[in-house]
Order: sequence, then structure tokens, then C-alpha cells
Amino acid sequence: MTSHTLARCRQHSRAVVPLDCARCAVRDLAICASLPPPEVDSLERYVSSVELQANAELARAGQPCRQAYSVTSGMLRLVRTLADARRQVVAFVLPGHFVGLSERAVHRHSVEAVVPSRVCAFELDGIRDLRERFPSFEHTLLQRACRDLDDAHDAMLLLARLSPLERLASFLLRLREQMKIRDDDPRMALPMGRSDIADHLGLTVETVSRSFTRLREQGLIALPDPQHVEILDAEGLSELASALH
Amino acid sequence: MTSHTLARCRQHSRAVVPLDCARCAVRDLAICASLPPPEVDSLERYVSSVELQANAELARAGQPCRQAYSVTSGMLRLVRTLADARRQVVAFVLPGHFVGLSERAVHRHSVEAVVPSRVCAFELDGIRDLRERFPSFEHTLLQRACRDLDDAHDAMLLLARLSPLERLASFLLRLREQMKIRDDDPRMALPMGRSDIADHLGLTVETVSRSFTRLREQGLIALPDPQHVEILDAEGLSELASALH
DNA sequence: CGAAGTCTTGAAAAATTTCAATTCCGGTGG
DNA sequence: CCACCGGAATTGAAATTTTTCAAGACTTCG
Repeated sequence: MTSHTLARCRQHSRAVVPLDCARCAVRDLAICASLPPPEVDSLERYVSSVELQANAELARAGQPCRQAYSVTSGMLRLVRTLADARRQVVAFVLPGHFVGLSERAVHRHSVEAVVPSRVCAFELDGIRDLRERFPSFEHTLLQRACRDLDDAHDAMLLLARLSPLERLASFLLRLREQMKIRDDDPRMALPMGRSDIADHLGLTVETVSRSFTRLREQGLIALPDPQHVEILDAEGLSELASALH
Repeated sequence: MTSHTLARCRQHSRAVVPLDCARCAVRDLAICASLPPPEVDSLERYVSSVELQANAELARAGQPCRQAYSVTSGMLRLVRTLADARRQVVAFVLPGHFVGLSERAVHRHSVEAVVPSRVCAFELDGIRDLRERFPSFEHTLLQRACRDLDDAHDAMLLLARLSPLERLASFLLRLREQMKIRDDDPRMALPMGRSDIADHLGLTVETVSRSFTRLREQGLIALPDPQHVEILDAEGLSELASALH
């Protein structure tokens, strides 16, 4: 993407839209489900619904933390970047998930939309308030933090010890799980580009591309086009992924 | 370590000793500080103090989770192992820190003592109870979980994108911080062996050893013996560590 | 239809691992 | 007290893997 394009995206990339919890697509999955139902209706004080274009930036590394986000549609990525532009995608965030809680005053990573997405943005002050008033809210946040930590540990093992092929197999299975695709449907979309995958798996785009090709050559997957995979042999992929699932 | 030695360690590796919170070395740092003082005295119901020999195993991957641990002295390591013996040290745990909370029913990693250590072992049932009764306790747990998550994200960036030399520099600075060594004291001990460091940084022992040598050759550190480092140029190390601090 | 960006593929270069050997050290037993 | 043994750490050389560099194919979108 040229800097021109990026600038254009930024300009129109965010739009605040009316909050409509009653019709929320992830009402039961989202963090909001841990609040007593009457409370949900008074969330407008703290929460705004935001619509994002692809590649829109919701928060930037270095900026003070002000909000946390509950994803209702689309996909986000958390990106850390070093001074020399080395990049890592710490996580992809799917609907129902919640990101942005931290004990730090400034963001360590930027939060960006992979595809057009919608999020509910919670003011951190509001979250503080909700945590104090509703133990169930704090309880759920802790549960989620523990799960995120488990996931991060998985990712560490993947990055530290798996081969490129194993990393990709593991990534595909994990993404599939997160996207809640039914087992009998082999198709899955890959909304993110190869370079996002590479930066997520600690590889180069070329190595990711070659790994896709090898998985295809081994008959484990099919690639109708670069943005779609068919899982032909989930067993085989699982074996490759070395018990990371 | 031979299997004979290991067996011997196991046998006498754990000893339950009397709980003595009044004289706890990490009383203010530990999770206990978030409980109202009178409550601390009745902790015996849930908590036992355990003394561990070096390499003793406090929990094993695959076992059901029953306890969580607050370290009061020594050092623990969290270890994940693949079927083919590839290993990763997810974290080193120092006094004042708390490990073992998870949303999973079984441990994903084993918990082992790096050096002779002492921990307070909390029954998970007890933790559940304390969480329900004391919002401040749950609040602190969430704070710590958020910090651990931030740390895990740091570790992911390190594993995904830093060179061996950068990883080692980052590791040394980080460990130094955790051990709370005064800035004016260049000496620091490395309680863990090279293979633990390797498995923490996603490298081989040989590469770790060579990286130590290179840091020494560049005048950034001195190595009086394999278990001790002197930081000669903290600036230089910091630069190498690429803003991971 | 052309331009830009993305993805794939090939070949060369660089980095890390693997294999092998040596050194160093602490503990053990003669 | 000293020699020996075993584990840990270091070092060197070869082998492997991944990255880097380069080029071509394919898509998408004005």
C-alpha cells in the first residue's frame, strides 16, 4: 500500500455509528454478557460503536491507552513494530473477543482492522467503573486474560520451536477454530495477506508462500485462490502442528 | 542430569514447611498483599508453604490443575515440551510473582524449580473463594494477568524477530530488572543453565554460548564464570535489545 | 488496458543448527 | 590430598535451513 492510499484510508477510516446492543451479533460471546441485562442498556455512557475500513488504525503504539475494544464483526490485528520496521502481528482478533486492557499507560502495539470491521469501544474509565460495580464483569475479564495468556504461551512455543511448515499448519487450524467453522466444511477464508501471516509466524512472506505450496503439494490443503484454503487432511495438519491443539 | 540423579531429586524434592506469613520475605510484593490483613492469618486453610530442591517438579504438563503458586524465594521455570522433546521455557518466575492460574483443566506446562526455592501453594478452590469474597484480590489477579500478557507479547516479538545476540541482550536486561538489581551493581547471577536460556530464547545451547562470547568480545559484558555476568555497557545492550525495554 | 500491489518461484547468500571435539569444573572415591 | 569422572560450557567445521535478492505471474482497480 502506498503512503497515499494509507492516508486516504485514515481519513475516512473510522465512523461512529449508533450503539445497538439489542441487535448485537455477538451479544452472548462479548464481554457485555457478563453485565446484568438492565445495565447493558445504559452502556452508551462509556461505549461507542465504531465502524472501520480495512487497514484503519484504531490505536497506535506509543499513544496513551484510552479505550479497549470488543469486536463485533470483521477482524483486527495487534501489531508491534521495531524502529527498523521489523514487525510482528501479536494476534488476530475475531468477533466476540476483547482487546486493549493493559497495565501500561501507553499502547505497546497498534490495533488495526484487517478487513472492514465493527467494534464497541469502551472508555477505560468506564471499564474501571464497571469492574468496581460488577464483580462478574471483572471475573470475566480475568477469565479472558487467562485464556489470552494461554494463547500467548502457545504462540511462544510456536515461534520458538516449530518449523515454518508446522507453524503454518498450526496457524490454519487455530484460525479455523477461532472462526468457528463447522468441521464438515473444508473451506475457509484467509482475510489477512501473506505478509500479515508472515509477521504473525515470525517468517518472511516468501517462506510463508513456499510453506503454503508445500502443504498443497503434500495434499493437506487446497488453495483455490490466495485468500481461500480448503482443509483436505485435518488429521495430517494436526500431526504437523505437533499437539499445539 | 542422569536419570538416577533425577530420581533422587524427585524423592526428596518437595517438603511442606510451616506457613509463616508474618516473616514472609515478599509480603508486600506477593498476591497476599491484596487481602485484608486479618485474612492473611487464616490462609492456612488454602495455602501451604513448600520447599523445593533444584529441579524439583511442582506440577507436570498434562496433570489436572489443582494449585497456583506464589514464589517467595528462589526461581521457577515454566516448561512446555513437545512429543519429540523440543522444549520451551515459557517464563522464569521470581519471588513475588504468582503462577498457575489458567482457564484450562490440565496444565499445559510443567512448573519446576531452577534453584532451591520456596513457594506458597494455593488450592484453586481457595483462590476461587478468595476471589469471590475479596474484590481487591480478583482485581490484583487481573492486574497481574495483564502484566503477564504484556510480558508474553514482548517475548513473542523477541522470538519472532530478534537475532540471537539481540535476544540474549534483551534477556539479560529483563532478568536484571526482575531480579531488582541496583543499577550501580554490574554483577548479576545466572541461576539457570545455558540450555534453559536456549530453550527460553528459542535457540540452541551452542548459539547461546556463542552469543555470550560475542557480547563479551564486544565489551558489553564480562563473564567471570558461566553463572555470572557483569554488565559493562548497559547502554549498548539496550540498543541491541531494540527498544524491548 | 495499464499500473500497482500481491503472491509465487528460483537461485544465491547468510544465518543457525548439527555434529564433533575440547575444556572446564565440581564432586567422588581411592 | 589428588586423580578421575561426568555434566556443562565452549569452540570449530560442516550441513541445513531460512532469508535475501531477483524476476515473473496474477489480480484488482481505476
